[in-house]
Amino acid sequence: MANKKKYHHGDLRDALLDAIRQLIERDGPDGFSIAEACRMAGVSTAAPYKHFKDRGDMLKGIVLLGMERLYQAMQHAADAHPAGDPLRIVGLGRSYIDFAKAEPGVFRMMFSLAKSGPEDDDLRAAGDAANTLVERIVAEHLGIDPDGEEAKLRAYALWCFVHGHCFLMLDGKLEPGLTVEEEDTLLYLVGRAMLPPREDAG
Amino acid sequence: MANKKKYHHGDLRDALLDAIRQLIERDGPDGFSIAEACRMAGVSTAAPYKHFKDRGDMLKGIVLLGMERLYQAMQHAADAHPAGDPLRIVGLGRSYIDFAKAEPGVFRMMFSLAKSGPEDDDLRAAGDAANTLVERIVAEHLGIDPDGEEAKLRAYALWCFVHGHCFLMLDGKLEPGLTVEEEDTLLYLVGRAMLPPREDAG
DNA sequence: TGTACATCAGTGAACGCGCGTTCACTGATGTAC
DNA sequence: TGTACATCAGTGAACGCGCGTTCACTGATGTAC
Repeated sequence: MANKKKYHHGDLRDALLDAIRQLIERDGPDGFSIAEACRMAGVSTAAPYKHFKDRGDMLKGIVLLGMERLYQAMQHAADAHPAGDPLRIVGLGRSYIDFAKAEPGVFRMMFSLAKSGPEDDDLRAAGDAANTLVERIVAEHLGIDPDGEEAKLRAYALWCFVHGHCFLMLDGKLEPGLTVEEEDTLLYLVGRAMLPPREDAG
Repeated sequence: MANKKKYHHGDLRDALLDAIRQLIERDGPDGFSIAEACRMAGVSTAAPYKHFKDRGDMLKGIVLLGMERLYQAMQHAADAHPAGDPLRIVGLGRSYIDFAKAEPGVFRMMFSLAKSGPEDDDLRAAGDAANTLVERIVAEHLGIDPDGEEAKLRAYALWCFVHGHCFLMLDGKLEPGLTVEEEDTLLYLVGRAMLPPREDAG
């Protein structure tokens, strides 16, 4: 990484994505411009078009990388505990929430971008991967078929809860907010309620 | 409502808010302009500034009206069943979800606008009203103190769930989506799990 | 090893665009006498 | 009831702005011979 100015940047694509990501976190998913990202990366505003089709293509790149980071975090969290341990579920939620806290701008964009545009396959696939991971862990926890309706339903209910908490948190509802300890209590409580240990609570 | 062109509009403030609302639903919370709303309302682009301080002030108007509609819907839904009926809880969630479906653009804006700006009191108050309503109904259902930690926690958990489902739904996650019947089943199931009838399920 | 050349990642100037907001103004309305 | 006048909701033209994107170009790199 020499500091001297080179004509060829060498890694402009990644540098641009990184600059855009920083701006999204600073100015919000709709408050930034790629022009400013170019300034940050030290290139002309025309340079990005050698690496991306257009602005939407850049945003897609941002979102895909974000989804990948989130997926890795979730997988790591689950792997940190042995199969059958209820902490796998808690860890899954914890990693999701932590990601939302660490990268609120990208997190928002991951979900608001998906709706626009005509059903991009890459984005869809990345989203499905995380979804499938949750279903698998939930099914394993309950000892049921990961492809059955029951697993999908319970996994979705949990996902809704964690996802909702993330957005309410980022949007500043429920002041003054929860501490990490309170969050964990909530996660554990909800997990226990939604995933009864093998038999439905009557 | 004469069709002839009058110099004084008579109800421009409301007409503008209505035009903006329509555009938000058509183009999304960040894809519209007040210039276009002026065209819709048939006035010059300078006219809004006789009724609003600036663009942000107009958006605040949109969000406040939206919050009021949502609050009314929730209250109606709860009132539709006698005190103690579990359907009051389900109705609360149902009305929230229905609002998100009916006005996805405004619904999004209600939550994304809150974070920006320096803690507007009106918005905060409107949000608190809905929150308090949920806490009251949940506490009543459980027969506990509506101001206690327990009520707040359970109400928040339920809110997270419903809120998360709304956003995942609007963002097109979990294709092909749930039918209204499946949603009600989910609501009932989650409600039963999270709000045990008087005694913790062990 | 040296040279000719194709490739391609960069430049920088320019474009058209629509935006939010301001300005001096105009015309309708309501009220005091 | 008629008139003078203050009020104020509208006009329409203009502003500066920053944006995304395109264009012909330039200079560095890698490869064939």
